[in-house]
Amino acid sequence: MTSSSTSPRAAGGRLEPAVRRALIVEAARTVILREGLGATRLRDIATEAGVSVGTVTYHFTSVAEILNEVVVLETARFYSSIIEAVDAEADPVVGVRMLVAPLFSGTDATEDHWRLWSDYWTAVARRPAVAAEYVARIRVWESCLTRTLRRGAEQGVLRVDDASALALRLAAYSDGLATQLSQHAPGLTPAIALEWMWRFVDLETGVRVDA
Amino acid sequence: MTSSSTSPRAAGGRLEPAVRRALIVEAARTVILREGLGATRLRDIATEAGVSVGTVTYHFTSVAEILNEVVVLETARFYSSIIEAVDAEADPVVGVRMLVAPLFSGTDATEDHWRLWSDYWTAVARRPAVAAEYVARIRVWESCLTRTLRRGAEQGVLRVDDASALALRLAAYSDGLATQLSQHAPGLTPAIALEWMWRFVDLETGVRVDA
Amino acid sequence: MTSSSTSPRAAGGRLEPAVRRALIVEAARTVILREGLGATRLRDIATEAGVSVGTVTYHFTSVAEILNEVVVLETARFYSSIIEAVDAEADPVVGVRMLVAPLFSGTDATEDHWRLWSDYWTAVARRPAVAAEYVARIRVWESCLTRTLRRGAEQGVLRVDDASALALRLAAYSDGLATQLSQHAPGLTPAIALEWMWRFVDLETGVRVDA
Amino acid sequence: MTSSSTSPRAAGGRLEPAVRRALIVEAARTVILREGLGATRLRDIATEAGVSVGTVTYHFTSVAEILNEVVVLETARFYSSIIEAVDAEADPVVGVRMLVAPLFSGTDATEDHWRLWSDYWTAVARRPAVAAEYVARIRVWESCLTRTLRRGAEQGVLRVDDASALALRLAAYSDGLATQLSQHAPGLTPAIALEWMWRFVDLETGVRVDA
DNA sequence: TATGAATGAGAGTTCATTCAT
DNA sequence: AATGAATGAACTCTCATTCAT
Repeated sequence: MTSSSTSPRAAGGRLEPAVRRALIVEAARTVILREGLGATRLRDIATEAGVSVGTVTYHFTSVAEILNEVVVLETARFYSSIIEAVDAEADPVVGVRMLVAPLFSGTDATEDHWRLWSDYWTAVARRPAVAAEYVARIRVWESCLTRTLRRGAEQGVLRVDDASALALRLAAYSDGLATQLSQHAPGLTPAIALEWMWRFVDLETGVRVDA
Repeated sequence: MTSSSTSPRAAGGRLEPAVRRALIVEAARTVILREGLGATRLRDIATEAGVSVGTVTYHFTSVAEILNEVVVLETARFYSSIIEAVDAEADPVVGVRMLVAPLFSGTDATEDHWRLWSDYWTAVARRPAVAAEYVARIRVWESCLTRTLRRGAEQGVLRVDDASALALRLAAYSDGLATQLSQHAPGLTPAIALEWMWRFVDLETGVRVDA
Repeated sequence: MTSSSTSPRAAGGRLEPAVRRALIVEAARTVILREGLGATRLRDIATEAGVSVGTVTYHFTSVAEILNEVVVLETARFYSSIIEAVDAEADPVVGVRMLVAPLFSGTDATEDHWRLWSDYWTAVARRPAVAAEYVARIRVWESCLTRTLRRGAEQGVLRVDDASALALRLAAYSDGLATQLSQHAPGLTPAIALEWMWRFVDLETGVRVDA
Repeated sequence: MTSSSTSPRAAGGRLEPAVRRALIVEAARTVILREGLGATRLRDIATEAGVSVGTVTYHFTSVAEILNEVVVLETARFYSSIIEAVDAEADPVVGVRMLVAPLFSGTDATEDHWRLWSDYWTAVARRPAVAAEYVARIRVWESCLTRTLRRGAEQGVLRVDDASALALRLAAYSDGLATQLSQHAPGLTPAIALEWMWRFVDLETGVRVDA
């Protein structure tokens, strides 16, 4: 189901803290995807990382710290290269296409991403203070979309009234479609979801983006 | 809604099982809204219901059973009267309006509803088997919307190609907007979310529904 | 060495909370005497009480709560009857004798008492706030001695300038002697310690109390 | 006393074992005074000493060994110069004065000393074997007092029946007063405690020592 | 039908100690 | 001599579940 390894790696040796931390965060990601964020145990993370419980607590203050790192890493990994490329892209229409397409690629990586996202948001919904810290980092996709839409409006290639509002609508719609996908809504596939996204953009901006 | 007490009630006496179950489910709902589904403890439910822990486990096999009942009840209560009214409504356009408007009424009841929904779906996302049992009951809103859209298409008042697909899109969009609302996305209010829903329906069906 | 039982008691049945709490506190006292207050573990208390760990935590919020109860109980048990009798005693000289004599009776019960006392004070020395709560209950012996000395001064049978200061000096001296006893200072026995106490009282008040 | 740093020092280099051990013991003393003996962690000692955990365990077999060294050092430092001076003092009355006065000087150094002493004795009270090893070194004050009292008796300037017994009584009394001081007994200050010590010596020996 | 004392597995966290570098 | 990553046993506390009353 997931692209990540599901068996513990033997990692007995002594490593640089930064390296060990990264391995543990990676292991935690695997466990979260397998068990869910709420059912992710310190001991499972340690086993998955191929180290002892003590090693995990040696490198991290608490389990919560690990989980947060997972989400931050996930966000960076999933969006960073996309956003960089989009900001370097001259054509705003192509930029929108580059931002939306990866959300419903149908790959395991995409599915994993949405599952993590969903878990995390529900978890932090109860703790607004914690959430605030990460919203900024996580809203990067939306911000980039806003910039791109605004450029499209300036260049006259996209019919956009309020770029940030439209970006928010698109974020909401993609969130909702991803949720329905994770629920295996009848008749819905990633390809269809993506098609619907294009249709939404089309109706809103008057431009067929997926062409 | 006013029947839902938010303080523990003294309910010492001997009651009909059905009545006692209902009281416990009601108490559980209150606790879930206060603590979150993941932090809802059996003991808290018992205290909230004004009964002993033993009484709760006497009437329910497990905590999971109670939580499921809460969602089923929630769905029934939130949608039943609406759906009944919509199915009795001659005008499909009015029907659509009646279905969509309550989702973003801005009342506490609506907020509570979305919170429960959000919590629940994330929880069951890991247990497709459990989810399946309840999807049917929970998809009632979407089913009613499908019926209404189909009637609208038949009567020629709504431009609808695939009613169930459109209903699913609307469900996804409303889900996504509700999620953004719960995250306090900047610039988003229930009123704006509702306006965006109308815009979506308008763009999709060619009919201004909120007029 | 100690008068208390050193083997766990089988106490499987269901008991009134008050009774169970008392049994657990009693068990905790035994463990403290055996292991020391700083080395008293929840599991040891449970084992000693013949119940499960869960039963202990069901009846007590924390281990600290149990330890505090032990000291409060100890103080009450050790001093209550003495103090009651002293306050009812007409002759202040006899009263002083009744207060001092039990401190160095040489019995296991006395030895246990001083060991608990010593452990507890060192433990709370780091937490003045916690200590304050119990000082009042623990100063009962000193208060009674102050009253008795004052009566002796009023009746002209004891030469006492400042009753509370003298009571404090006697408390300090008895504390110090008890500490030396617990350290098995060479040439010191409970009988000698008691004799020295009488000598101290004699020198301070001009009255031979032990006659 | 000013040589005792209270902040961690950077001591990265390679040192003679004896020097490094001394630095670590010094650091441990600081931690014990700050946290209490029962809450003194190896890691804190290492941090305070400005070295790694491994360095501490390289130089010491166990944490217990460090703690013992702290007490031995403390005793030596606190009493050595005093005892040397007293043994060189011709007048036994002055000698007694020199021995007793520093116990209740009211300085931080004195307070620290009593705190360490109190912590340590409670800790070793459970391990008579461990205690025995150190009793000899720690009884140095008492031994010196015994010698001095005996000299006083021989010279006819002090009325002393059994010098070692009186020394023990004075040790006990000073212990008890120090304990009461650490408990902030109402109406007790170092000055008053010292006055009471003089009074005790006066009553026992018939000589006003503090004049 | 209702109770609540009792249970014990399992959670996160602490920490002295080990040992390869 | 010095390091510090790694260890794992042991700690307290949580909590759904059981069952005699």
